[in-house]
Amino acid sequence: MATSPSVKGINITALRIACSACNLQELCLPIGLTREEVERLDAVVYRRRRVKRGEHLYRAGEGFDSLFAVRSGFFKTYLLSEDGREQVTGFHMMGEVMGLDAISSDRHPCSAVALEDSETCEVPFSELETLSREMPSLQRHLHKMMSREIVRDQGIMLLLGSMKAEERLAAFLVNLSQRFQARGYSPCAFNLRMTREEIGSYLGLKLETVSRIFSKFQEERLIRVNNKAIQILDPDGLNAIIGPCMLR
Amino acid sequence: MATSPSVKGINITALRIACSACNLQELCLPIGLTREEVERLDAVVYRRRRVKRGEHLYRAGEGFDSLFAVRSGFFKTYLLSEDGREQVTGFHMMGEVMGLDAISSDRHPCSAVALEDSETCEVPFSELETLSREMPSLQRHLHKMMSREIVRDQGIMLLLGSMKAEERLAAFLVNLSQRFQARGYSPCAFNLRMTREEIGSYLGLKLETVSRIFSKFQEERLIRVNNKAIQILDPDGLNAIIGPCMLR
DNA sequence: CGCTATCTTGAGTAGCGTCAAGTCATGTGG
DNA sequence: CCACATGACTTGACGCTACTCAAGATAGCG
Repeated sequence: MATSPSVKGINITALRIACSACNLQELCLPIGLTREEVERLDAVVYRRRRVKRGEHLYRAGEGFDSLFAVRSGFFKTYLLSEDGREQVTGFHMMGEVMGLDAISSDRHPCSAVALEDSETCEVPFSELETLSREMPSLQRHLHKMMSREIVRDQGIMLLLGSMKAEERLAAFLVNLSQRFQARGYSPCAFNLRMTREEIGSYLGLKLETVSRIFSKFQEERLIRVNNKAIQILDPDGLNAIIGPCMLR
Repeated sequence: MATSPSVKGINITALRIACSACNLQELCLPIGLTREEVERLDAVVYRRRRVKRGEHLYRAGEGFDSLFAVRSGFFKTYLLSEDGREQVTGFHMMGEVMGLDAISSDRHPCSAVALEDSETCEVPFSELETLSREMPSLQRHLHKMMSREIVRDQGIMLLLGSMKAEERLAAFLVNLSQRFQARGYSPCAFNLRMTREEIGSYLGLKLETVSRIFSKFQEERLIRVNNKAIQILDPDGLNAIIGPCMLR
């Protein structure tokens, strides 16, 4: 394995997607690195991994070696309780990094499953740590990524702990909209990759409640819903709903 | 300031509590470091800061320079929304580190206030980063701390998103009990430092609900409640309540 | 084309929130 | 040291939001 450039006849080098050639540079690990630094990062980004819709990238309990950056596609991460309750802890799109929660115990506490055919870059964590010792800008960026994850989770605590169902769903739609926009897609027309049940799990609601509120938002001309296709008709209206619960 | 060893006649060196002499070594930053490494860490731990009950350690929006380790006392961190809703994001006791969420934006997203007279160690973050570049074990420990914070927050997402009021409160009591035990205190008799309202905010409940469930637990002989004094009479009973919602 | 998963909508309900009244602890100033 | 003010807590009655259960519609997939 160490010396072979190919596995099962596939050229590993070709499967590697160089960070320096990747169109996610502004979103993913290389943010803020010089060109030379990105090239050094290239050397540790392990390989591309394809994950088909419905397949797991990793499962809760498995050992942790690598972070995964989403190159394309869409993932959810979730926790499973003893009695089968599922709590979706996040939806992850291209440029976002998964697996930071596994560092603390060297095991994945949650499972990650692809909601559509997806590709990831595997980043062996110990090599990332080694590299970040030599590259302060990479070290800084890694710390910011982890901290941003903490902030994101605290935002969801705020949402789950103190917002009403309609506020939660409006916040969810606005967040998705912003993330699509940041990736060059339309902020006001997109397809949901997750089911109503998965949205509900993420937001602490039942799927029927999600469905009802989508219908209500549609009646109020805030959005148009057609199954998974969402159009945001009145962004200001949605923002007005979440206005009071925004952070000061 | 740079050269003076004293401020207002107080010897700064004396105010510094050496990590190497601190009785929190097993809980705080120095976990897993060699003796020599702990001594190097000593050199960056800035100074002790006393925070009286009700005083803020930092406020949301303030610039971020340092992490704070709780040496003694008890803190809560909280977010404030536009319309004044408060979401408590955590309770922090000795040995725990606060401020990791501020790294991402160089500002504190939440406020931290002492719930009793407390002391902290201030750790300038940029110096910690520098040191962790030279000490892989410190680097690793910092990463684990941040990751543990992510896991903790995800656990609260599970609690807020999929647990009933009684399960939440049982989980809260068991968690507190374990943390007191880990610090050498009795796991089955302790004083709450926070109000019912703060507990409610943390758990996504109203203070009346918290009060009612405390009373119900008392009727069921699971606990004894006397204002802030809590006795856990039946730990197994409490664990049975949260059993179904534990992670697999 | 039919099967299955997903979604929508309705009716009834339970759990938790709201409002209100009263008790109890804490601390402050006379 | 006591009187009083204030904040914290408890408990009850009632209401509303979101959950449960159920039936039917629709879409996606083999």
